[in-house]
Amino acid sequence: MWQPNHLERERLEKARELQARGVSLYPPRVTRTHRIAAAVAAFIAQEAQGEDAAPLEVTLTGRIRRVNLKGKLSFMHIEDETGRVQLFLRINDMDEANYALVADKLIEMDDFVQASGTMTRTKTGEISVLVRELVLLSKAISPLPVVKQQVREDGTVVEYGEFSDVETRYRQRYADLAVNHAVREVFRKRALTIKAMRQFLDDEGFLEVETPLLQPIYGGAAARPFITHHNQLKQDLYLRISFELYLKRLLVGGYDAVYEIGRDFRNEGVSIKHNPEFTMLEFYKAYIDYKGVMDLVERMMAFICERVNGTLTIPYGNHTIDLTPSFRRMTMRDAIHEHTGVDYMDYPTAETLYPVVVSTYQAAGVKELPKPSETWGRLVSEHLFTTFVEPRLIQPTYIMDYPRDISPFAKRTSYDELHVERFELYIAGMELGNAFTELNDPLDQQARFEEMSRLYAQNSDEETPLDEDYLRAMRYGMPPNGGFGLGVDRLVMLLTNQRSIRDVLLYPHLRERGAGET
RNA sequence: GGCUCCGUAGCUCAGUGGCAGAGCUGGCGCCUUUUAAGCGCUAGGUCGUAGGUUCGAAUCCUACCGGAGUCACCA
Repeated sequence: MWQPNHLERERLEKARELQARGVSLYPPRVTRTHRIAAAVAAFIAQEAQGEDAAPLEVTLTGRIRRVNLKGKLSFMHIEDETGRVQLFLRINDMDEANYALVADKLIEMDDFVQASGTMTRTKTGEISVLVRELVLLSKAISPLPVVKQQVREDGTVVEYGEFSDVETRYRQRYADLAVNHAVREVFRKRALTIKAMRQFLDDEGFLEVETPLLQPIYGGAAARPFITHHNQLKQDLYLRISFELYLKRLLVGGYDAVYEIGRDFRNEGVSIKHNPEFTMLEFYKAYIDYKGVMDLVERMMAFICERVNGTLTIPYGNHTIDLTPSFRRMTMRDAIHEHTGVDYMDYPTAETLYPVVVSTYQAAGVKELPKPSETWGRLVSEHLFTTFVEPRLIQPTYIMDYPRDISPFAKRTSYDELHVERFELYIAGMELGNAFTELNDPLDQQARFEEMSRLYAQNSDEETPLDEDYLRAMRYGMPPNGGFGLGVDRLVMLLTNQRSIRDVLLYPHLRERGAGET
């Protein structure tokens, strides 16, 4: 239950006073002639015409973000999504009762207003609206966190005071956005990222589709699902952990190239790179293999980055990332050999590889050792690779040819039985994407499901439930194809130079704070 | 889930066993070209919650709540 603090009590009192003066606090109707940036641009254009240009009459709307009362003369800044402009208010130019609302601070910081007047410049040259009438559009009862901004002549904004408590910022994202311009910019770029992704794939001839979030059998990745229940059907359902199996069925149906951008749900730990729900892009294209996917993906990444940032060279933390194609390609075997000196093919079973991994860990001073029960594939990929190679992959790198036992949907390599045609894309030490030459042999796929169920216990993350309908679809004939999955949130992190996934999610998942609060 | 750190005014933070503090915000006053406006005065607190130790706790201890980092798990 809300208990107003002393600032809110002052504002509630002002709200009562406004009503006593016959001012509507939340009027239903608004007029405006321009957005702020457009009004400023129109004024500059008019000035360029010279002295005898007609005065520019405007009605603008926005939130008050700065107030400077000087008695019978006052200044404000109002802000809309496009920018800020100064209001120049003089008792001479306004109805006295109207000016009194400003002078008496009844219309104040954080309120939304509508201002009508003439575009002008003040003595110091600042473009302003010389206000004739100021209308309250929405009274703010709670003041926003105080962040003063100084806009320098070169356009840079210096902030004094900050609203930086991450918990409050995430729980009250609306206040974060209202106050922190840089945060607004992140989510603008997020929208641009997804728009560019869609445009690239559409232009490449892909068909955008939508497949079920509620699935009777989950699959396509190694993760624990969220479980829910349909009451009328008396059926347990899973929130999808990937779209893979539903999208590939569509290639059986005759589409050559499909993609989906949507939400996946994984009931796993929360971290700087993991949220229980996250946005994924998956695409599948017939008649290409994983090398074809690499060509497509690096062009797509470059296209998106150019659209979002206007350049292919972007900062990320202390690094400068260059997304110019083509990306470095190396096999997992070579990558691990380069960084550890171990050629895991000298130890082609879990029993022989395990002691080598342990001694490599100990030599590097790593305390947590892998469990002795790990499979060969996990020792290679989840231990040697993740520990010693992944953090060092700063520039875009495709790591190719993964162990078979952790990749049940990828085609075997032509050169041995232990590897599959799979790559993952690493940038800035982060895994961004995962791709296969997709397995389209229904008999091999069935054998791989069975192999997985032998290797991994039920209810473990690696468990891949056998999906009979998926096998049936594949038996009708699936064209050879290459598929790709991309963590969209991580791509946005990269493109906006954010270290935490929570900073690219408008409402990151946090534990509930108390009854009725989120 | 383990470990480490954090939680004090609306915001950002001091205070580590002895009267609850600062800046910004707010309130009152002055000000007809300011812009982090300025000047003077002033209000504002369940020190995350609950126990405990102590003559005395924001400070020490325990538990719990919430957050951050990290490990495990995973994308």
